[in-house]
Amino acid sequence: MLEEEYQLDYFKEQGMVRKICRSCGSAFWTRDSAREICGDAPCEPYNFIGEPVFKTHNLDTMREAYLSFFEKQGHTRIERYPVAARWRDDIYLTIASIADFQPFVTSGIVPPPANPLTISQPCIRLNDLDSVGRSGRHLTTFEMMAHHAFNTPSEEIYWKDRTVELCDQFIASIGGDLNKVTFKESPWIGGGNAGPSVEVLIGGLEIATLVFMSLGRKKTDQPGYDLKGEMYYPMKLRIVDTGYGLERLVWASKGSPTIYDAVFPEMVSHVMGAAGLSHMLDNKDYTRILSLNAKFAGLMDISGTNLFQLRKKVAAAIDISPEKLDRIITPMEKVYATVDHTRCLAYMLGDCIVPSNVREGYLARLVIRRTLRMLTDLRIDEPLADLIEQQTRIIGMKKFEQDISVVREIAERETEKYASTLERGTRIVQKIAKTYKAKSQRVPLSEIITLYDSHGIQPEMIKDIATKEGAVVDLPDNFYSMVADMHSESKKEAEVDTKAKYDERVQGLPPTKKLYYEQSSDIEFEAVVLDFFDGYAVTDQTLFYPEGGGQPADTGTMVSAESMVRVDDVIKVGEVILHHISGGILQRGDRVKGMVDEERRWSLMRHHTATHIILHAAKEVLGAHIHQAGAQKGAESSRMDLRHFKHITPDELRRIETAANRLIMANQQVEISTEDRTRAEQKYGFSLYQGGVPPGRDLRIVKVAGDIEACAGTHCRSTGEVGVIKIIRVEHIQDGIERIEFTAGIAAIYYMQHLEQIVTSSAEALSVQPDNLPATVNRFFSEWKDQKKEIERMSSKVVELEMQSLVAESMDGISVVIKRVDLPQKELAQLASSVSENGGIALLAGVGETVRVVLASGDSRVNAGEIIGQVCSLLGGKGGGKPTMAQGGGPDVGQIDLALKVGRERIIAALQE
RNA sequence: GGGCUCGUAGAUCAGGGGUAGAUCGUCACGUUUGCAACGUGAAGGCCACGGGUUCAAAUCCCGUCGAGUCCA
Repeated sequence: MLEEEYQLDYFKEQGMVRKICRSCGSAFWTRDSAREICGDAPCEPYNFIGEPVFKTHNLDTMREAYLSFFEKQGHTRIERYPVAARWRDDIYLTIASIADFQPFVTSGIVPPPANPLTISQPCIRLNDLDSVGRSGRHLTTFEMMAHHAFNTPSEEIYWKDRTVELCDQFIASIGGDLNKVTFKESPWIGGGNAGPSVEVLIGGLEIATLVFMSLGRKKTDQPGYDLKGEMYYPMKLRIVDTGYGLERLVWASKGSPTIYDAVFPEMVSHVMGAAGLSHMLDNKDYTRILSLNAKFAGLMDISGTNLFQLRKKVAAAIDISPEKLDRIITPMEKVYATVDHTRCLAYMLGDCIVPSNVREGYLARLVIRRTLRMLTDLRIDEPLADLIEQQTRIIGMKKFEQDISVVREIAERETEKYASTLERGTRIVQKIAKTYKAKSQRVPLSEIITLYDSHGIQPEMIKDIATKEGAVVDLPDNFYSMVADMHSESKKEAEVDTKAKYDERVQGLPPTKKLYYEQSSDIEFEAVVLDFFDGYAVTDQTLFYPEGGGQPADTGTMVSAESMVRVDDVIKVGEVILHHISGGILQRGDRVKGMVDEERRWSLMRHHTATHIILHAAKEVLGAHIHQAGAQKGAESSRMDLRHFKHITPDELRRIETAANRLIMANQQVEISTEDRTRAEQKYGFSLYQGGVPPGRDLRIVKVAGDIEACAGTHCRSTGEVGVIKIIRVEHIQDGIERIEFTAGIAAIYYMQHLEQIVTSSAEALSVQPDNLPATVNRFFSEWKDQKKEIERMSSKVVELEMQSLVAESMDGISVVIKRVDLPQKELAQLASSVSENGGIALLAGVGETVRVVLASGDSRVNAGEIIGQVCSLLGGKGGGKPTMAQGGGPDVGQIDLALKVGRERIIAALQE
């Protein structure tokens, strides 16, 4: 990035100078002309530890200081967004304040909720999970405080100078000494955008980043910049994207040894107490160790083997052995990590993430299990649910949507679930360890990878258990990266966006007037064809609903003066609606009469309205946390996926169905209005976005029976028009997601008639009244089982009887039975083996549809497996088995006597060898 | 969204083409004042479901359903 980007008037007015760091060579601005170091790690240590650089604040007071400062400076305060980024499909968790405004606001499609604005956004980043607790500064959850300004060609809010000035003023307002502040030039690239940026440093700590997002990947007529091999071009929209670390500011204001002691002191001392560690912060030696540890950690990246390096350095500085240091500090690190993780979970679960094995649910489970392991290591009995609840109380109950009792239940269920996984894992490992011990081999790496990958057993745990069993396990240092390598082999195919290719064609066309919203019960309209290409007709207005929001497109016909065509698909590209037609063509300028297939449209509207009703009913029955995780409406049936942490029981399902139908019978008006996005979000909350986040300045708000959503679909005018809802089934799609399949209106009637038909025909088949069907079926099944057993008893009787009638001949002192016995294979085998058990030999053949042959040998000279093959080949079949017992058969019934004769000869021959 | 593992008796699991097994639990009888323990015996299996391959499938192949787990 060009140097002149940083030549701000503000810097110059303030008498600041641009210097080059003696240590790292980066450029930075400072008021202190004697300064030679940029102020960033690793060039400068954390010298604020023990020497706070701001007036003391806790999280709440610092946040308020920040937000109210920027409010006074003309910014509008915006409520935080959830930590689960449900409005985005590229990330699961909110990772920065700017993430709230991506992609619609930052791309200029949607205006920001306010401009300029200020916000304190809780963010979760799990990429440095290993460092949390150890480094003294890493957190999974932090609040990114920000002031954002969105500059357009027509409206300039403020840009670099004012941003830096505001930053200075804020730092001064919390007691920071501006002479100690440095601004380090640090060009920023990320997520397809780029721009100049400065890091704001004080006391060795980076407390904020001021990003001036002004470049994008999209080519414009202005000259571009080559940044790390990619071209970036100036954008129309220039965004001030700042990020101030709330926790870091609090840390710097307290100067405590670690960030953890600064931001959640109550929880740290609580967890230390629970772990039986005396509160070490009262002990000066411990504080010194912690401070040193944090200072050194600040200077290095401590992932993997670097941890040992850190220990060595700190140990050398305080003159104890690294091992002793490790014993002192490891429990502390686990306490810190536990406190951090439980806070993270308070946010995750409080913001309605349901733990599961996919998507953000997996991330929640990952954190839960890490925490449970640490609680075990620290020998803390206190339930995870209690710790999360305390964190929730500290943050503030009111900040969360999810009910605390549900959060607790989820935590308890997850704890149990993990316990049973561990139990199962232990058994599997013991088994495998025994196997390899018996073979006196080491447990191979492939087994360990399978155990981890498929059963979720941590390698360290495998080693512990296997060692107890006496088996040898080698664990490579790079175990996890080996597993990762294995996974990276599978690649994703890029999705082809069919709509994208019409983008340009459509740009010259006016937005299509959407009649289906105003006149949702009409089916006929007139329009003028504005364009026709690729089988798609664009008209000035339409009643045809385009595919969207899980609702399929309408179908119907269009009639012009010359032709009549079928409309078989309708899509929306931007604000223009494209009708795909077949059976003819239309021309630009044609006047057409459109007719929507009435029954289909009504069915879709009923199903769509029913989706809202069921969602509301499910909330009533299952709890306020119920969220839609996806939905597909159809003309015959529809389905809706719900986020829920346990199986929906048949009884709950019936209650949902009943509640839904009561809502229909209440026949309330469906209210549809257009409201300002920001106001709607504040009024109704983010539960508006059940089916994703629609773009645009305004939202179309649909209220159905107490359910309020931003929804673009077509709906009935009142709940009564839905007619009836019949739930077909509930399926468990994944951990944490239940799918309800249902049908509405006439389709529901057809479905119930179909069910009735099934019952009637089943009852007829058994000649009973439908009411008696369950009892009769049960009776039949148990009778069938009884008879099966009876047959078994009988056949063993038959075997016994046959045994008595078998005449054994003696060959070479061995009793041999060769006979045709017409019994099924199983009985023949029983019969034969009872002969061979006494050292004899039995060759038995029975005729059913084909010939079945069994040869059992109690004499080592006679190999049953070899002889049976020759016998069976005479019968036109094959056979085989073990030396002691062989079975086979063939289709040539007529050859049975010959086959037995040959068998006899072979047995005699074998005995004489 | 992708990968992997697993579905066998009430529970936990062996068996991995050739007669369905073990341990615990249950029941009965015996020993015992009673319990525990022990002994003897019994009951208990659509080997998840549906196809296919084979003379023969719990076992191999394909699909479905269910459970678990790793990763993005």
